[in-house]
Amino acid sequence: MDLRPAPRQRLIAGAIELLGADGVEAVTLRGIAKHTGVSHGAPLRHFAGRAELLSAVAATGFAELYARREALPAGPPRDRLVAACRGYIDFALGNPAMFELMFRHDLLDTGDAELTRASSAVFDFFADLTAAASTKDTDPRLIAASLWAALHGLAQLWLWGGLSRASFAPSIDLPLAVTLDAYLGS
Amino acid sequence: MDLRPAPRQRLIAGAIELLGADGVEAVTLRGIAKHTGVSHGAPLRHFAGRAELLSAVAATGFAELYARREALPAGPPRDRLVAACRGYIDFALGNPAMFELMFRHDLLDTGDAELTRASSAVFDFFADLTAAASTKDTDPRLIAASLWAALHGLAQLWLWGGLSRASFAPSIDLPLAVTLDAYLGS
DNA sequence: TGTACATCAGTGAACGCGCGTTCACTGATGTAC
DNA sequence: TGTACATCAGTGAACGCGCGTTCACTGATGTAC
Repeated sequence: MDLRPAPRQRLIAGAIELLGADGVEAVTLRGIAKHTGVSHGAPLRHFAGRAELLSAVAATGFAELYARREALPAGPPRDRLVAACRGYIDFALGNPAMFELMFRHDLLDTGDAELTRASSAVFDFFADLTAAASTKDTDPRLIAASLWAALHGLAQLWLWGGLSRASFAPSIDLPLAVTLDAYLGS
Repeated sequence: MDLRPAPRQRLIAGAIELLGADGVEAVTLRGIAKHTGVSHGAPLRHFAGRAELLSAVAATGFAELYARREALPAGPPRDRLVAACRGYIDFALGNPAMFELMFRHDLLDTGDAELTRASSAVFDFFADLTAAASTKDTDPRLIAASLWAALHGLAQLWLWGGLSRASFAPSIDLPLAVTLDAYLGS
C-alpha cells in the first residue's frame, strides 16, 4: 500500500501553501513547482496547464468552505444560518488569497467539473439552510442569493479596504448583524 | 489655445477604450501604447509606470460613477437612493472590465491621491443619500456601508456567474428589490 | 526466478513570447534676450 | 527679426525577466509471461 500522497495532491498542497504565503500572483506553474520541490516541467505531467491546476486549488477552497458545515452548532435553523454567515466571512478574511482565487474567473477553467461541483455544493447547502431559517414569504432561494451577495460584498469590500475607511474597523460584526437582521428579522 | 487633448488624457482615453474592448488583462503599458497609436515607450513619459496609469484609469471609473448622481431624479431621498443603487448595478454590469479594474488593488497604486479622492467621493455621496433616506435608528453610515456591500456583492456575483446559476437570469431586479426593502423597509 | 516490456514521475535544456523599463536620440515647439 | 537655448512628446533598439510549454531523456517501479 502506497501512503505517499499522489503527485497531483502534492502539487495542489504546495500551491495552497504558496498561495497563502505569497498571494495569487505567485501561483504560477513554475512557482508552484519550485515551492513543491520539483522541476518546473513536472506539474504538466499532472495538469493540462495552469488553469487546470488553479481550478483544482480553488475547488479545495470551496470544499473547505463546504466542510465547515460540520462545525455548525446544532439548534434552530436561524442560529445555524447565522453561524454559517459568520463562517463565510471568517473564511474570506482568514484566507484572503484563496478567497480571491476562488472568484478569479480569468485564472480558472470555468468549465472544470470538480470546481463547479464544489462551488454548487456550497450554494446549495446555504440555500437549503436559508429556506429552513426563513420566515418570510419571499422565495428562499432569492433570500439566499441576496444574503450571499451581501456577505460576499462585505468580505470583498473589507479585503479591498473600503469598509475600514468607512469606520468599521476593527470588525465587521456590526454590518453583519445589520445584514442578518434585515434579511431574517431581528 | 491648444485644443489637442494632452498626451496624458489621450493615453487614459486609449486605455479606457482598450479596457472595454479586451478586458483587464489587455491593459498593459505596451498594449495601451499600441492602441493609442504611439510607440511602446511613450507612456512612460507621462506615467511613472503601469500602476500609475491604471490608477488614473480607475479614477475615471469612480468619477463617472460619481457623475451619475446628476442624473438622479428629483424627489424624496428614498427614490433618489433607489435610483442610485440601480445606477451602481447598471454601471457594474454595463462596464464590467472597468468595474473589475476599479477594485483590483493588485494592479493599482493604493496610495494614488486622485484615485482615493474619486472613490471616497462616491462613498461619501452614497452615505449622505442613505442618511437622508433612512428612517431607522441604526447609524446611517453603517446602513450605507452594508447596503453598498450588498450592491457590490450582487454585482460581483452576477458578473462572476453565481447568481445566474442560482436562477436569477436575466435580471437582478428581484434581489435588488429584496435588498432595498430589507434595508429601508418596504 | 528471470527476462522483457510498459508505465510513471521527474529532469533539465531549450523555445518563443510579452512584459516593464532604460536610453540615446530626433524633431517640433516655446521662450529669452 | 534673429539667434540660442530649453522643453516637450515621441522613437526605436535593446535589456533582462519570468512565463507557459515542448521535448528527448533518465531511472524507478510495476506487470506479463
